[in-house]
Amino acid sequence: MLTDFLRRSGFFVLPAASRAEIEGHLARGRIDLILLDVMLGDESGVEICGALRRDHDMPIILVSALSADHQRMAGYEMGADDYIAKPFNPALLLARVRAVLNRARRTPSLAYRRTTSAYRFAGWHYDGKKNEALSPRGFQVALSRRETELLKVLLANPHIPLTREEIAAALDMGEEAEASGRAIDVLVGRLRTKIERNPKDPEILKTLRGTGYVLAADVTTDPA
Amino acid sequence: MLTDFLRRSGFFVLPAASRAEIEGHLARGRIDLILLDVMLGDESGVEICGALRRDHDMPIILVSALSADHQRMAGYEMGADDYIAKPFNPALLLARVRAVLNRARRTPSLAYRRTTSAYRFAGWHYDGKKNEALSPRGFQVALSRRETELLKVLLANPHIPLTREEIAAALDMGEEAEASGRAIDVLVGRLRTKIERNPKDPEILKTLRGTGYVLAADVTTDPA
DNA sequence: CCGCTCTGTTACACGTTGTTACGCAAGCAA
DNA sequence: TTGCTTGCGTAACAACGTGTAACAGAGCGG
Repeated sequence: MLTDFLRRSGFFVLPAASRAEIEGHLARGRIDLILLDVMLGDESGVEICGALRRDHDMPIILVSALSADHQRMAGYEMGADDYIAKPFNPALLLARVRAVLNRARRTPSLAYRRTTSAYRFAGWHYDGKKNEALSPRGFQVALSRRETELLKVLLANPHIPLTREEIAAALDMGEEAEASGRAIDVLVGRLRTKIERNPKDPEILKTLRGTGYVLAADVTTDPA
Repeated sequence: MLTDFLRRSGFFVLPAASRAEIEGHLARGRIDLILLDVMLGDESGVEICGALRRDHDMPIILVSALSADHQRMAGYEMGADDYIAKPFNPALLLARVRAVLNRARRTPSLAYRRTTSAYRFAGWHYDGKKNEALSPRGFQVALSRRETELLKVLLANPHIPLTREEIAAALDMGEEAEASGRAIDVLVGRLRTKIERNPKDPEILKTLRGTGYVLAADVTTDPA
């Protein structure tokens, strides 16, 4: 539910039910902020927070139904950046998340979907917002929502091989879709028909057989 | 009193009764963190916070007896790092000061914006009361009751995705209308024909497929 | 009563998105 | 080489979500 709200607000959310999972996500270096429910799982969120803080600089916000001062203080003492008591106003939570992110100001990674900067790649121009891209010759190409999302993920990770699982997670597809489905292959195909000169022999969005896909173009942020 | 407590806790405290004094201290470069009482002095602490944030990266914590969510959010939107409501537990305040200091020691930051009664958005002006809006070029556009209500809900939640359920609840529509009906879609369409340059390709009131709608424009309060 | 506006409902058109199925390409072993 | 397996591309399809025209009823002022 909180997850849904954050997603609707433009964040990538990687759910994790255990400390091991969190460590996994951290190891892949794609986390900007950890929102930790104190009561979730069998290990105390405060404990997890302390353990994470020992090894990581990552911003951590604790969310908890435990709102007594000594409980809050325990959270802060374990290195939390903020401690938000339930029930909370979602908009206020967003404001606090942003405050912490502003303070931490890490280079935006995959975890931040609200891409505001404009990109230039292989002659193409994408303004970072609209569902369209400008071709090298200035033609406007309409992209669907999914295509736009895929493009953003690729642009955020140029030359980095992405597995189907990662793409599926980034596009917020259901787990089951990711498992059986060919949805991503089809989506890639559709994007290729729009941005590749010759979709049969892709130069931008390449296939890594047995692995996934890569954006094989240099990407520059471009204010123009 | 707070000052004494902080001193006893090992902090150097430089009292300041005005914004000018704060600026003075900042100029001397000996400040690590600003603890600002919202109600102190004749200028609003929130305003001071915003002004300071424009020029400085310094951590700012607001302390205030005003604890309503919208008041907190106003603080965060002005760039505060934390907002502590009175009465507070001194030990907890210390914990939060330390949390902010820890975070600030590692990184720098940036600034933000505000909200309330008469609005300006995307060149439009809405006085917050009447059933009409002024277009960017000064044309008066009549809005129906429903359209006005919808606009208000959107203006109160800029950049926040709203589901049809949320909108229906805000407009006080019956449950059944919300369930089956397309009333909101139609209403959105009608508002779009009035405020969008090109209703077929909306730039202000955007659709989030599978989710709902968002006001994709920055909103500012405007006394004029 | 008429005429007007506002509002929710319905129905249809259309674009988008995931699934399935089939064919081809790439890799591998013999 | 041949034959087999696995992975990928994609056409075709069905399900779904959204925009909107048309309609009907409510409310209101004359």
